[in-house]
Amino acid sequence: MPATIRDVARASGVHISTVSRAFSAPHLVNPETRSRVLACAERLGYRPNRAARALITGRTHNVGLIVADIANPFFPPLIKAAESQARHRDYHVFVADTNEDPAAEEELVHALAKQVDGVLLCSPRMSNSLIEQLSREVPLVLINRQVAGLPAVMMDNGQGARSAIDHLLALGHRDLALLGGPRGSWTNREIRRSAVAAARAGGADLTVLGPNPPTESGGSALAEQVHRCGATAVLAYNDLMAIGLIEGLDALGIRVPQDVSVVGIDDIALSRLTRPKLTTVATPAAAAGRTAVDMLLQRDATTRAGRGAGRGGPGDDRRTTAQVMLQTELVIRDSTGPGPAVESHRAAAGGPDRQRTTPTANAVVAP
Amino acid sequence: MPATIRDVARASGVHISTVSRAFSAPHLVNPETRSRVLACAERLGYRPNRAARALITGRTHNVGLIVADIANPFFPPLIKAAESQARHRDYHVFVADTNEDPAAEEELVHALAKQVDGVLLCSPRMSNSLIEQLSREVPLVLINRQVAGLPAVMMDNGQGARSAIDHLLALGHRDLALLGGPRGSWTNREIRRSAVAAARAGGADLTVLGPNPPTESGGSALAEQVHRCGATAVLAYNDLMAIGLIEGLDALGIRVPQDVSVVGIDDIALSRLTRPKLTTVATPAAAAGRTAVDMLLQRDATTRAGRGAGRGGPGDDRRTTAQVMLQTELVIRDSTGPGPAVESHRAAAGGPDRQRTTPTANAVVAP
DNA sequence: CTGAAAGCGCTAACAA
DNA sequence: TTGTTAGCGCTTTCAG
Repeated sequence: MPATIRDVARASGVHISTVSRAFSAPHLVNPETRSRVLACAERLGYRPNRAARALITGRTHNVGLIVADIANPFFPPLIKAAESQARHRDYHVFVADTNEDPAAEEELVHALAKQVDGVLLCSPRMSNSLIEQLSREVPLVLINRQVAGLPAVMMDNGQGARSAIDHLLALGHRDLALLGGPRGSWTNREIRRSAVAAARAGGADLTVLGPNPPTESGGSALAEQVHRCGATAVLAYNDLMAIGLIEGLDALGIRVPQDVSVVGIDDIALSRLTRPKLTTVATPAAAAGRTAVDMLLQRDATTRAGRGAGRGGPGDDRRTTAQVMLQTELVIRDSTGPGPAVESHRAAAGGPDRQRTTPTANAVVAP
Repeated sequence: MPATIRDVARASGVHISTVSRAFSAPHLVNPETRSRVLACAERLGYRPNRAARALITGRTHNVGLIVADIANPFFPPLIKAAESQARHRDYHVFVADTNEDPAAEEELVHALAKQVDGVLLCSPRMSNSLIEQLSREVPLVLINRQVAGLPAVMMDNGQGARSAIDHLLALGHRDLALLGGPRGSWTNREIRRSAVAAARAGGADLTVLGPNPPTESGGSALAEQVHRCGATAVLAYNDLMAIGLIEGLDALGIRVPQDVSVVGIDDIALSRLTRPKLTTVATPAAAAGRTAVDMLLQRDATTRAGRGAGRGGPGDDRRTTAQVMLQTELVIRDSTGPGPAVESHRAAAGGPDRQRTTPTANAVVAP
């Protein structure tokens, strides 16, 4: 039986409220009394029960973090950053994994709701309306998802996709493919929209393949299709898929980057370890984790509703609901190379030949 | 303001205790009443506050899981397995990361203690005595660590190291090196002990390098030393170090497996993605996560102390404190090859590249 | 089967 | 500065 506040009170000959104050409002108690209380507490191995404390203060000093898949190397740096940021502020992070299952997201938010002061929802796949509804149950901060009225920190994957496509274009590629990510992913839509726009602006064809599971096997399964569609350069939804694709192409005897160039997104640690080293769009995952925690905790601090506060109707003070956009950056490594040789012709001729209203399907004839 | 049990009671015209029973003891309430209550609850969006419930029942329906480093690919499969196993039993898993800092372990156990029904301590680096002390504060199940009297699930890394060394010996290597892991790691001691014994039994030299950080950079930093010590085959504390070592050797112009053979431990997903594919000792991480949760929950079920129970003195019923040993298995891939003198034997000895033994036969060490 | 009452461990007015 | 008194939201005797 762990010691309770009452045991400490008895042992130090004071009232329990004094013990309580000794811990949570030290300045309100006589230094001598305080040290005596602390000594007794120490001796008895007493530690305040945070759950009981939360019941009355309404503050658990915990935050929840829901991610789709801990095993996806994109998340751990984000998780670690969130944890360390939270710990600096004396908060703990409870990490939960949905296994890429949208239904699990809702369930987890409910389960966490009463045990945390807020939830960081990372790349949620739920509908906007469900997210809004959940946000009335517990403060939410979104990561990589935008919903009107809710705080969010996003990584500029649109910009990332654009620079990746531009890079490929600059290398002379004109037949591009995009490996789409999972259905319901906001990030995926951003990437697709930007990639399509950038390809069109560059006068290139872009075949969109997907949706697909955002995993290595999801990527390798697409090797055939990529080959068949005649693309000489591919942008993948994430590094895992890019790496999988390279594997798959390798199995087909297609070399990267000699035959096909591949670009990923995320810059996970792994992308430096595979051969060829992956060209990819670096995504500020750690910064996102830190920022999200900051936003949640700041919001949390301003949200305190005193005991027995009103019904908290729709007139609520939804103060600074910031939406932060973090920059991404193309990292060029070894998985991208020059496009087919004939391209030099065209490059010399017109440069970025903008505005092809009729995308001439695979007009380029290989030698 | 989320609805409380009182709101539901008022709305459905019953006493709060009836609402309570409708949720936690359905058979004790009239089906009609129950469905009316449930309907009201549904309408009000009421969900029982688990924290408040925990305060009185003493059961939070949460378990904690403390790992050294979420970013180490060894852990995610274990975490996911633990989560899914827990969820089947209506428990949640709170994952925390110590950042390889032993001091953080203690702090986290304390912080979690009151919010969970038990803690899974994964490869803890603390002293035995501290672990024992903490186990009096909250039920503990150890993973990859053995402390007398405490339930534990271990992976037989000793056996794994032995089979790795034997494999190397069989390939004709006589100058071996072991890349040691972090200080304080029980697993590391097991590996070293077995590797040393196996090498000696085979009449080979084994140089132990370490302790080292169990990371990729920890491994690559050792390339020089490995080279200098003249080893032709190396066993690393884990796959990450093995992969790092291969990188480092590559930078030195040393080829794997032609010049040096390398074996890892863990069989993380990454080990199939690097070139050469890593020969490694597969470790049943997922099974360990599942088993640990089972042990904790089973123990938890038997531990219920009724309200106002006695002081729970030293006469406690420490029932089935099992220590389970999970088997490991050598997976031969491409990072190991014949030793210096026996090139010609290869074809003769070769054969298909694997020797997956029987799946996890678990030995139970009695309490 | 349902209600009344007594708390779980703690904090937060309000007095003293 | 300290003690008293109410609870937080819920479960659990014990009556009825």
